Amino acid sequence: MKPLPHPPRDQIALPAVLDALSDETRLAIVARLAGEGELACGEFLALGSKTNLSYHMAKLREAGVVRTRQDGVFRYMTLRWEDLEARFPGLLQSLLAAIKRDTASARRKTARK
Amino acid sequence: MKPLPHPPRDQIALPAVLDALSDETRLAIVARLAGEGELACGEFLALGSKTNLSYHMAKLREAGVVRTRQDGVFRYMTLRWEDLEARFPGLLQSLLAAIKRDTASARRKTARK
DNA sequence: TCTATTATTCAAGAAACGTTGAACTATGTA
DNA sequence: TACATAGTTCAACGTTTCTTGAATAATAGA
Repeated sequence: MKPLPHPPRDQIALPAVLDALSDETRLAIVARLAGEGELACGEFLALGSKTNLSYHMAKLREAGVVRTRQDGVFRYMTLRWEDLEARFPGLLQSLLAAIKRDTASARRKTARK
Repeated sequence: MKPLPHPPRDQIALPAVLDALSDETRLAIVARLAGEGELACGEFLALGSKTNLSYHMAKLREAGVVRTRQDGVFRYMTLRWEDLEARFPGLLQSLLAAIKRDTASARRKTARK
């Protein structure tokens, strides 16, 4: 397929990263990637349609949050841990901790209903 | 003037906070508040028109990033450090460090031109 | 009361965002 | 070749965001 542009490490911009992460769907994607490592787009179909996921993946990729690797028909996504850590030390870790807390408390709320 | 609603600590949501911080203007406001403490809206006129700042301040306030206190004709903004720290430990600190780095490297670039 | 200052609200427009279905590309397999 | 699979691209749509100027509110001081 096509090249799939990724920004180099030094061009990863904070507002773009925060914008990419200011969406529930994309936060969920990032959380799963953090927990399970490399995953193909198809693994996320519970979060939206194929088309819609493609859109969100592109946002994450263009912001520099995620790297896409092609293998046959599949496209595997990984978190750009080292690049993000080099650029914004500690940020990803506190973000992931916050996501876990938030989704955990969200689960408690829905369970109570 | 009017009440100026602030979300209580436990209703500060991560996506809303990240969305509030995904804008250059608002990042600049937060960075100055972190460095200088309490500031009135008028202190930020270099970042935009009065009307426009009012909009950005409302975004920050409604996301729970900032608290507004009225004193006479002025409205003083402060970062909600403790609330944000309680909700998302470490997040604000790494964000502020990232902002400083980014604006510093941006200054180096513009200086070089 | 009149006036200046500080900031918000409102209406309007341009731009960006998120979602969709149809069409398309690229790969693997029979 | 032909077919199935995994994702992307495109055009369209409705919604939201950002920005602006005019009008408004609230406070302070003469």
